Amino acid sequence: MARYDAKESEKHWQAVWDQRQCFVAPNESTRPKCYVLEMFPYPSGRIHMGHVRNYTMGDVLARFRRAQGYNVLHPMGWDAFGLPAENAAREKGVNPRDWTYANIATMRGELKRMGLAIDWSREFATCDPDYYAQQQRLFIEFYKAGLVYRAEADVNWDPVDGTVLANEQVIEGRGWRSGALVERKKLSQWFFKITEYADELLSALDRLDRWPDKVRLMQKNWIGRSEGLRVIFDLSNGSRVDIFTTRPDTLFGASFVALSPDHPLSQRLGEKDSKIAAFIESCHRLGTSEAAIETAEKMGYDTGITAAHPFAPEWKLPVMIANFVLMGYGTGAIFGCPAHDQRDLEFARKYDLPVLPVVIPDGSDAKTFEVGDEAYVGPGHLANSRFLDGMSVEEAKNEVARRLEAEGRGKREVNYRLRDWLVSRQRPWGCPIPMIRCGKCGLVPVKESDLPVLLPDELQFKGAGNPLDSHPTWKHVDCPQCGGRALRETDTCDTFVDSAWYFARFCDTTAEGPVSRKAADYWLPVDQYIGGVEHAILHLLYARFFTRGLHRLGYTDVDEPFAGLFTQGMVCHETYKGSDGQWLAVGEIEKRDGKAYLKGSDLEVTIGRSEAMSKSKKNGVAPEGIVDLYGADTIRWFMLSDSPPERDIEWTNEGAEGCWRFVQRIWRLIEEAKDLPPPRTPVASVDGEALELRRATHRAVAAVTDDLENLRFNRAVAQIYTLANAIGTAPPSIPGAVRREAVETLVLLIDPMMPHLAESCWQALGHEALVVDEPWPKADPDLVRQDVITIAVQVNGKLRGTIEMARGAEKSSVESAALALEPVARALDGKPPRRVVVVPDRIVNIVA
RNA sequence: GCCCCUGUGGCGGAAUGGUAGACGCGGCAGACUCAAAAUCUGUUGCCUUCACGGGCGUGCUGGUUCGAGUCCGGCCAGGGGCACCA
Repeated sequence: MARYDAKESEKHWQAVWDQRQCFVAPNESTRPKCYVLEMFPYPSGRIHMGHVRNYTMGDVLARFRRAQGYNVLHPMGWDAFGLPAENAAREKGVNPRDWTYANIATMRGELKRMGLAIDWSREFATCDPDYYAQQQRLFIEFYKAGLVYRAEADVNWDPVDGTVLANEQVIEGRGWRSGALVERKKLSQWFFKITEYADELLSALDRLDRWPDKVRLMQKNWIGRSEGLRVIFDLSNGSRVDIFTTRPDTLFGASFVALSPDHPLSQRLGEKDSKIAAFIESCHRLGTSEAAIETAEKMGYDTGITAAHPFAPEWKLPVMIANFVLMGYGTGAIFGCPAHDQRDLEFARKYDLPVLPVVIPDGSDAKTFEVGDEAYVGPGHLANSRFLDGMSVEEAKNEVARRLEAEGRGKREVNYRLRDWLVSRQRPWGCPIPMIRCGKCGLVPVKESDLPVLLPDELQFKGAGNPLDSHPTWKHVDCPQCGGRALRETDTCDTFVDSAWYFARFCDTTAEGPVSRKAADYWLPVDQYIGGVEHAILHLLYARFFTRGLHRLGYTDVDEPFAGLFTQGMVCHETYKGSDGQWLAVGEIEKRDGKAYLKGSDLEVTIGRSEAMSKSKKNGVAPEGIVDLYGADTIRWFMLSDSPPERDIEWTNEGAEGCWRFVQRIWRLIEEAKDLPPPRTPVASVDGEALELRRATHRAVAAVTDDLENLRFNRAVAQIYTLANAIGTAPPSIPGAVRREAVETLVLLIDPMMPHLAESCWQALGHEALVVDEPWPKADPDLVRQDVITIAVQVNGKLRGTIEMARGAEKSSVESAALALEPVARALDGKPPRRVVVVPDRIVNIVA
């Protein structure tokens, strides 16, 4: 019997599918639609195991839905702008465009070898001028709709590279590439007004019931809604300052007012007072990185100005400038209540300000209650607070708000942690922001007829700064409005903009505008989106925002882009370290008797814990090699087996070999069955072992269907093993038609997961048609249902035996059968049972 | 610091409050073979027993229940998210 030749078979079937255009999705159909999408890859060079896992899961779902009769859209594209191309350009002297498209060509080939059911006719890369031209159109339309603006912002500035850095690119206060100390710098930047949708982005999370709770929670925290009160304080210099607080109840515990160093008042004071200016400057020298914040000490500067307490004008509070007050949140000013806020407490202890408790835990005495090193933030009743005394925290909050609102000195307000999305990047390999700055007319969008703003063909990467900015001619243009000399914006879009609407473009990649309304109405929202949890906030939040923008502009009537979201786990592998403590690559070691040695030597190597495959730990295994060795179906099967899809999976050679053995085993089962008569004959009523195989077949159909519906791939795999085992152990005497039914069903069930093998098996079984065009099998409920049920019998909750009973047997007969069991009698030791609990068709528990 | 998730055999993991360990990997024994590979069969939580059997088992600890891996409280451990957000 010939072994299954995966290499030959996979190449063949991929060509057949391609030639018959099996996976090209029409934009109109009488069938129901299903849009399955995996997060598109960055073309870094080669696909890795994470891609394989991600795209296999999506592919299984796409093929499953297709078999169920859906018109399935399953596209693929490339998130192609970004830094690695620039780095390659700098390091290797190549053009970032050439580098990117070469990578895409390589990776497209690798994905095609996976046998993915993708509509390749819709493929695009975000660096295609066709795509980013549409994005520029959207940018201008968003601008005209008031969703884009330009403003000054504090950013991490790397003075050596001459560019803005993201927070993640600042390591211990230094730029990750240059090593230069990062400065805080105010720069004019472009923003998307995502905060306009803050409340909606938050409240709509409740309706995303096919999203993981974890992701919804992370977004909720990120948006960070908090309700509070804006309060006006009159200052001794005749001006006033607004503060925001979520704890108006603690107003009588106030001991200072603190301003952000960037607060307009601080700035004004700094202009007149050089000491204040110097203090503000020292605050700015601190980085904005987490590490810098964590270690930063509270610093304050007394302005000499005082603020009048809103309920007691004679009560004067010092007005400080404090480094821990952020301009970007609330009003950039706070009142400090040291007894009930940890930061305020640390600040007060340092500058020797009063600490007066005003919320007393119930059961404590206001006279003796003291605050030590920790502020009291729990519940309690008010004290030392005049008309609030005795109230609960909630009552006091309301009372303060009510009084101050009545006096016009306060206003209930909602604040969000979410900031507007800064999209400017001083990077040349991105979508140019289609705006022009004119000395006379200000900001002017590029004229529709002048779009797209194309990137120059050649970019010079020598020297610091943005090559677009230093390009001799690119930025010099005429103002579209007045015709005078003007400057083109040289910033490009954050690459997260590119990925914020690509799913909408897939609906019709030939649309004249950015998105075809008709196609979007048909396909959106994406029914199932699959990707890594690392995008739980940024990408997914931006895409939700963009979809609302598209809605506002009339391109779609949906608000939420992804009806279902699944976040898959990472692919891990054990790690190896040599005696010098350096990481060793998987290919550099060999394993003998569970120990690892340097390849070709007796030098033992330390085996470290299993971690996500990464370049730095050298624990990656290239998918290409595995596909060469075993074929795509084996690697696909591995990715679906064992680990639940949302959890991490560990790649092992043994596991891969096991999958490959299973591929061969299925092939053998089919070879043995292929001459069985006659194909797909109705199976007459049978009994005994033949009936058991029929039952196993239909149970497998029911279970696999249910598992795939719910993306429980690992369980579907286990069900298929169970069916294969049942076929393998069924006696030769059973009718051929029964075996054939089982075998054909097995092929239909494995098809979404191992599509090439399934086609070869289907052909071997004598079918002319492709299995990919076969409908999904249906389970016969009569065969799924068990007529004889094994009921467990417990004594005091401990299993003592089992009885076989007909489905729906009378309680009394079940009870007497249970009591008749010998081990039950032994356990009862002659005493009558105190109680017998009979759960029909399930269990009997005898209480002794 | 705040919020969230996860703890089950040697390993990955199954299990609507109802027979814990399905299925896979690995191990052990056997068949086939001159031999090996491949394949097939059996076996495989721990302790105890010649055996029949018995006892113990889902991180620890209480509780609810006829019955808890599953529900509730308190710990411990690991992982993740957010973090001067007023």
